[in-house]
Amino acid sequence: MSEQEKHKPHRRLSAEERRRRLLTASLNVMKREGIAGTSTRAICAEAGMPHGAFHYCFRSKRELYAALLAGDMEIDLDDTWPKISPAASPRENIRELLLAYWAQIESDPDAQLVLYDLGSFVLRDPELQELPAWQHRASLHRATEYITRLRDEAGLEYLCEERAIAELVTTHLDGVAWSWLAHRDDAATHANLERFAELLAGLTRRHVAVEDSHTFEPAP
Amino acid sequence: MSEQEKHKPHRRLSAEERRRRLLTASLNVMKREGIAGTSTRAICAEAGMPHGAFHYCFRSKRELYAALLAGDMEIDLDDTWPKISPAASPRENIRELLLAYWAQIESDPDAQLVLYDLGSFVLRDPELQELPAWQHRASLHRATEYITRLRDEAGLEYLCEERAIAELVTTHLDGVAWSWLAHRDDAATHANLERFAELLAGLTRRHVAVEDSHTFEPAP
DNA sequence: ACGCGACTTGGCCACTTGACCAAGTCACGT
DNA sequence: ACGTGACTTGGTCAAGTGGCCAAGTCGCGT
Repeated sequence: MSEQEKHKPHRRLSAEERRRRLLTASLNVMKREGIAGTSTRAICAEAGMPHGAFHYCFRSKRELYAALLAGDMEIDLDDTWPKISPAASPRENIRELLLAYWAQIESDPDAQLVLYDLGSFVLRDPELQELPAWQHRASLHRATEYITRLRDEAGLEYLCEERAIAELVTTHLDGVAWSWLAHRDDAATHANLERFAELLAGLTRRHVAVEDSHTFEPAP
Repeated sequence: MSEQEKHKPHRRLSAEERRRRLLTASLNVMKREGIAGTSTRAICAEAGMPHGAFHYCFRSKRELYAALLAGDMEIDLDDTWPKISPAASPRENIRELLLAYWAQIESDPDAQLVLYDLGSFVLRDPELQELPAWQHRASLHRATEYITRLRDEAGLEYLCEERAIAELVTTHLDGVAWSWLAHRDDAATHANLERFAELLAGLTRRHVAVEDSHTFEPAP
């Protein structure tokens, strides 16, 4: 019913649609101004709405924060992960994985900064405290999936649980991102990732490429 | 002259002394309330001063932020690093180093949170942008020194430059700290550090403690 | 047609914030 | 003694803040 008018320029909007627009608007403002400069008025202005519209869609500002971190809007990396996994060396594959991950972060630094900004704010609020944990778990889960996929598609074997590797990767990338935001030294960051990839490669072995064999073969 | 009255309860204070007290007070407020709840009034209240005192000691609030991050007050870890370096295994030594580092962070989580909170705020301010970079360089420098000290005192050899190892350590710990602040999972964090120590150990060799030989000996 | 109820809007409120200032107060050198 | 200048203090200000609301507007089912 309400689907046909989606493209109409300035007609009446459902509360749902307004919520969505306010969420993306708030994200844009936060990327530009930081959480300190993100007022309800600034959000509405960004969304092209009058100020009163805000509290019609959200009970409070905190409810918007909650919706943001709960994943109603994707702050962090997209799911688009095209690259990786011919039958190259295991070290190359790990390296490619890390660089693809990093490209996502580097492509939108402000989004990453919002993550720290909003996160460290929300961690003080007793009711919203656990949202970063959720978001971290989700991100860890995605990483684990990619680690697994990498194992399957690139024919690798890991010397410890995939979840452990995923945790090493996500935490390290978080730290690298934070320090990069501080100094913006592309070369140092790249070198750091390169070394880390080398270290991780030490946890992998190339799986013998014999068709439909389920047996493992110890490292040479 | 003004030294004798340092202990007097409520006498006149030098602008310098007030500055110091306001800095520590602001740090306390920020640990408790976060940067969002840190107003000039809250700072003065914490320091037990009237509100007007603030702008007598600081031209503006940003000047206080600058002073904080410039190191006038030590936010991050202290220099106290007693442990480490008998002639144990290289992996043990690395492990001990990481755990000591982590103990510092874990002992005052709010301070670490302030680092992210204040940092992500200040990174938006064109005039204060570079302060986190300074602070990061300082922290990296200290880490490098410890890595070097560890080499000397524990008789290790590194397979790459010490600065590179220091960067791996600091960035990884930053990431670990951030994720720990989110989920507060001590066990997972400990396991993460343990694994990372193992990886780093792969970059070390035990140096043969005889002066007439320059040969390396592979780690057991 | 037509009225109910979902949407809109601008204005208002109580409150906080950073900043400033004009009076005061007191220590100290001369 | 005494005044000069560094310190103190409370009050005030303009600009913003989140939140609320009453009056309006309009779509849609009946």
